[in-house]
Amino acid sequence: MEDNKGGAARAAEELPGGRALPKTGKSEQTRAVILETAMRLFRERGYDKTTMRAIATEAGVSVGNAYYYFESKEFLIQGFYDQMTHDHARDAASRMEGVRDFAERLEIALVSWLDCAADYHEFAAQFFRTAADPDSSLSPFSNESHPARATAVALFRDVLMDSDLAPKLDAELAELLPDLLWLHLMVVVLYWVFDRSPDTTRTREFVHRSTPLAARVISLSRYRAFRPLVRDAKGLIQDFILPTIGRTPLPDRPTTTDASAPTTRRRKPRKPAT
Amino acid sequence: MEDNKGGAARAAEELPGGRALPKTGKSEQTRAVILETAMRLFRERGYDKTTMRAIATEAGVSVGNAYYYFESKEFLIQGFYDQMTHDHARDAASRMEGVRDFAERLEIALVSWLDCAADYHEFAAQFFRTAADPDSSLSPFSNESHPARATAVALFRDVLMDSDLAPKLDAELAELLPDLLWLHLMVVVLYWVFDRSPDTTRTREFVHRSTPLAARVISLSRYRAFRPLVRDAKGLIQDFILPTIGRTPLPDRPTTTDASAPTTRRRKPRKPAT
DNA sequence: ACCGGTTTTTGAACATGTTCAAGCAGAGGG
DNA sequence: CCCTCTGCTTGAACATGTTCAAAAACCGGT
Repeated sequence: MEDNKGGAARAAEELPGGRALPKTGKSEQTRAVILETAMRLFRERGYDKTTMRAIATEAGVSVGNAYYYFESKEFLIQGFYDQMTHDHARDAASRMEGVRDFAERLEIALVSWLDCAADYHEFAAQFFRTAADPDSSLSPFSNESHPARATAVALFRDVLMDSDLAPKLDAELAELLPDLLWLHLMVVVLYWVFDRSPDTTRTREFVHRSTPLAARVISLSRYRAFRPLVRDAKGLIQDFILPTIGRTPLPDRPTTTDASAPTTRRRKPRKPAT
Repeated sequence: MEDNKGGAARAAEELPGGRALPKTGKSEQTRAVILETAMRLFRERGYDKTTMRAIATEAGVSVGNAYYYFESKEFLIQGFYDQMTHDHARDAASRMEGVRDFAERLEIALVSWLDCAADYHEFAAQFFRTAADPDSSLSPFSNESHPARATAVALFRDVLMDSDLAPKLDAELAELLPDLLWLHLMVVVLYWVFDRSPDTTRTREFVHRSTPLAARVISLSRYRAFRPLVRDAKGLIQDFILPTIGRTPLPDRPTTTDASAPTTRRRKPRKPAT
């Protein structure tokens, strides 16, 4: 009986699979009420100031009940993340419609994220903090691939594939790029989290400056002079970045034949006694 | 009397300035005992498993006393960070002696960090998590520049300046690079934190692969074909990365004359009701 | 309508980070 | 020797995330 197949028990572990299950049961409703209440309070008072007791009370349930649906307070963040990713994908797609220029499309996608996240700027810091914990399954880097991450990467595939740049790229690069663009977003998010300028204007400028540069790098990568560099960079990304991100099942032996031993050998240094 | 000028009260806020104040008072000793005990327990049991009560008991003081010296549990991490940075700088410098090749020097510096941090792999995840909080003064990105960060950047300046690459670079680039190399370390740290391979072998391989690439990029940046790209990248870094990192006092108006308005204008999207 | 099982809900109990009013110790002065 | 002041120390009390045994609600079958 430990695998409780039905219902929403251990919901936090089940749901990543599908936020969808409509399930006539009113249980889903309770879950929804708790999540919505939590998100409202997070937005109103911030993460730390919102106690589980307050969430429960406001949602009209007991504190234990909240824990029945969400493994921990952090798992409530998951709900936020999923929803925002979804909203972002929708919004960005609609804004990009008709635009062809790659740099522009990329900027639109990134700015769209900033707009979607604007209300949660303070709260998001907390989210980011959580994401930085490798033990937390919330981490976008964790191998158990988030469906949310897949959604985001898919968006960036569209950014690329419906742009004027797509036909000019070789297939291999086109394969890597969506994940790299997603990484670009992660960098922007990092920047944004630390951005204290009013209305995060600075992050917006950062995006405005960095997207044309990214576009240029990608464009140039086709030229002869850059070949060897691009080849090595690709290798690095394929062997070390994507697997970590959960894209591929982590090859124990990198695809390159010669993974020569590091030049520097282990040697534990010990700090000198004070 | 609120500014208690002397002593170590509010020590956590005083000390970042100077770990030094020897202060005959035995109070310094109490502080040291608490910090050492905490670090030992962190190493032995991990951060979360180590309770403040345990630290206090093992250190032979009361729990309240620990709070007299350290504003919170997180501030104990500061102690760890400072010490490790110092050890790293020392160890890396000694290992690099005589080596001239830039890529090699860089790899040595990074591997040295991995060795210094090895004992704290699990614990460091927690540290990283803390560092990801922009409100925490522990964050290496916070504007109130950590002395520890300065130490680390200085190390990378040495990595560069004593290498065979130094004479070939223009002054402007040489100015930026130490910070960028430090960022490289940050990326490695990020990788390392998430690395679950035994003995973090994977991170070591990652370093081994990424350092020659970094060296190559820097080398190539001198060539004609790359000029415009390098120029823009420099601008981006100077205007947006370094100020955020606390290197320069954050110019409200970027140095470029034309900071044209973002192409995409604010437009708050609202998620469709379920 | 009743029964056995399963899902949902409850609230008290627990663990742990943090605070604070009160106690203690040593230094200086009388 | 006693008084006082100041920096140090204490431990009980508090706030809040989390657990858990038990109660309640629900459901399908008879």
